[in-house]
Amino acid sequence: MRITNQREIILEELKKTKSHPTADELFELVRKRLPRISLATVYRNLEQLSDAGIINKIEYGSRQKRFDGDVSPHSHVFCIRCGKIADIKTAQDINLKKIIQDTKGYKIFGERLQFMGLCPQCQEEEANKNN
Amino acid sequence: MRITNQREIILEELKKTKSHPTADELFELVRKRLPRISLATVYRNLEQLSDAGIINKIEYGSRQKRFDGDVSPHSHVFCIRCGKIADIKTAQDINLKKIIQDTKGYKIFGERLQFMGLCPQCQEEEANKNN
DNA sequence: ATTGGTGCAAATGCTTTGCATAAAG
DNA sequence: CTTTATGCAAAGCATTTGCACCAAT
Repeated sequence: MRITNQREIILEELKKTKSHPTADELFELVRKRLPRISLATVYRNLEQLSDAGIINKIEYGSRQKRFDGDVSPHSHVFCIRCGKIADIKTAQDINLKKIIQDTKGYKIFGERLQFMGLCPQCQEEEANKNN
Repeated sequence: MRITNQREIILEELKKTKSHPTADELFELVRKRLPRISLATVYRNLEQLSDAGIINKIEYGSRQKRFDGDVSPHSHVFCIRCGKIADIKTAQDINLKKIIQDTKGYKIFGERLQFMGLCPQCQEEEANKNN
């Protein structure tokens, strides 16, 4: 994998934010520094970087994928109202693979724990709505 | 929600299978019984039925969504090679919400635990490949 | 009779690809 | 100098939508 200017800046901008951006949100950030970059380049790099384990691809119920520059083990909450994602710290001493009773013959490599909820802003807006 | 012929048969076929079909796979199944049904009807019904909690929408790293007629609490394994999904039984006595250390102000409603692995067939094919 | 559902085709929106050119090693 | 990456535009593909017609209550 070559170190290109585009790749470095995409990675830098993703590592810098905690917002779990979509490809096009990241494109807009990167574009401020590299005005001639194309969205396809952002897509291609996000794909390669996540294949290489340098970043993480987050997928859940929305149409768009989101990306996370933080590859340390952690979980996510998804706001069921606005789609925003936050990091969730969980007790580290739990081994989720151990709670499996029957793997159905699958060889398990990894797990993913996702929570669904309402973010603070949406809680407020929901409360206001019911007045 | 009206009880139409299409809706009944879509639900029946989904409850009948354990294959976690995509919308178009289910469309093919239903089409055998209702040759004039349209794919849009299948999509609309899957959406409504899962909104109503009668079925479950499964989303993970693939482009297509999958659907599950089994709404009892259980987790899934995804084959990272062929995309097949299987049900996973986990120890029932675990409360995943309890392992959260910081919710970042989110009000948590639910959780989802997904495992990634290799299905039996793909394990075999991978073994053969490395000979 | 009214409302919600259906089929069809067209539209949408995110993502991927082909291709000629440019940059990296 | 060989290979990999880029930019652009076009294509792809799952899903959604507008609309006229139909069926359920």
